[in-house]
Amino acid sequence: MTEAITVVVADDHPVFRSGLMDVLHTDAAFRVVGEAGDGEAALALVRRHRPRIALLDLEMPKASGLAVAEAVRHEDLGAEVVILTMYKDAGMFRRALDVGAKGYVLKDSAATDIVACLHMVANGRAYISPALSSELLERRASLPVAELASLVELTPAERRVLRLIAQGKTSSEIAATLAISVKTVENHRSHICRKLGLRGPQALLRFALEHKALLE
Amino acid sequence: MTEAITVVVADDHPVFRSGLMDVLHTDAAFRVVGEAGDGEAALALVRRHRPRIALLDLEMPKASGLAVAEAVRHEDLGAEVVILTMYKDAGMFRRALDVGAKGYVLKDSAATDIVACLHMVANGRAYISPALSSELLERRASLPVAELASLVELTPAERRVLRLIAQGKTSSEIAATLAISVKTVENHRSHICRKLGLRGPQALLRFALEHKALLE
DNA sequence: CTCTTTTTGGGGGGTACCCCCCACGCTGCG
DNA sequence: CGCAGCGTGGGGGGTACCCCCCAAAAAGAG
Repeated sequence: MTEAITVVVADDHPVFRSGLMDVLHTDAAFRVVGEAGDGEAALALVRRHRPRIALLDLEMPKASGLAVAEAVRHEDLGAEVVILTMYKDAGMFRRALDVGAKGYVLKDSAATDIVACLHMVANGRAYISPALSSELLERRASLPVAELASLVELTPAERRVLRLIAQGKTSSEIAATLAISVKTVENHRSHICRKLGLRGPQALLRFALEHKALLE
Repeated sequence: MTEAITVVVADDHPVFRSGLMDVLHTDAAFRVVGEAGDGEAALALVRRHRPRIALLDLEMPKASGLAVAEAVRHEDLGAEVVILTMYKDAGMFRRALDVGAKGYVLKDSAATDIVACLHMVANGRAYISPALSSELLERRASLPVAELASLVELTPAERRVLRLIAQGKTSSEIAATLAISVKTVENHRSHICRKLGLRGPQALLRFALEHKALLE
């Protein structure tokens, strides 16, 4: 073993916290350098001890795990954040990602999962409870139903053009690729904009890039 | 229980396959409607039985799990694909996502994990072995080191402008937001393009959208 | 205090995109 | 057959963006 992975643990439920400590003590790679029962105390411990990992309950008195995570990131404290929670709520999960959490583990996970998570995060990787992985997947391809409905209204030629737009091609490049006139391509663009309700410059390109995955 | 979740199982290793069958038989929700030892046989079974789920080994004779997944998708057979593999190879994983696999499970997962995966996929959600979740995360924020290096060379004002571009604002909107001249914004755009080595129309917008996550 | 970088502002030209109009040929449908 | 929808063309105008040039005030680095 090279060096102990220092951890600060924060959870407002003492029983759960001691269970967490037990789990961490079964693996000699970890060294718990601080224990807290609320968010503010947790942040103070991270500031003082600069651990490699902050293992934070999502719901805590005084400051939530997310708030602590945000402070850790903002103050550049160098700790990777792992959020521990009871809820597989998609919104919370997204917010955790947005504040830079590298791990998001459900409390009903097996002890070995938590250990695995901490090891992965310590190695600079991420770990997400699999129950939430579909959230991640949906980020890359989903779009509101309304938009999807209007997407199917596009004619084949229009969809062809849209796909090339998503590939970053200009109108003249598209014209060359499809062996048609630039003017025709521009007409298709206009029609697509109208059908999709897009207005303003670059709106089409933005739409195409955001929904690239749906255009095969 | 409403209705059995029909499954086709394919794995070229008979011992592993029978272990898989055992696992599925412990849960009454599943009904295995076909068993195959290679990719072509698996695809034939899917065509004939139209199962809810196709549980496919990644590496099989005649046709890989990915090839079968592609066919299932292309022929619109309606089955959700779960890929089973020994390797946590990032490239394979990405390709699995690209062909529309909804589950990607490591073979060393616990039996309960596999069952959980199938249940989630049957419910229209996705399930990814947590060891690979970091792959997903990195998709949304990572970028080549070269680009990251040049990103830090941007001045504060330039970064400010770039962030607003990523939000889809036009130059004049940015000018209004920052209370500066449109011409100044355009100058910043030019400088950003130069520093990032971007050429051609809309190149900046494309870059900004793709790396939105890095701009805070 | 110089010298550099940054930020601010502008001129002018070229291209691409958005938006409106129009037309012709083709296909399919009632 | 007429008529709608689609694909293909074009005209013209307005705006936005990209790219080159320049300049001056402000801020930092030496």
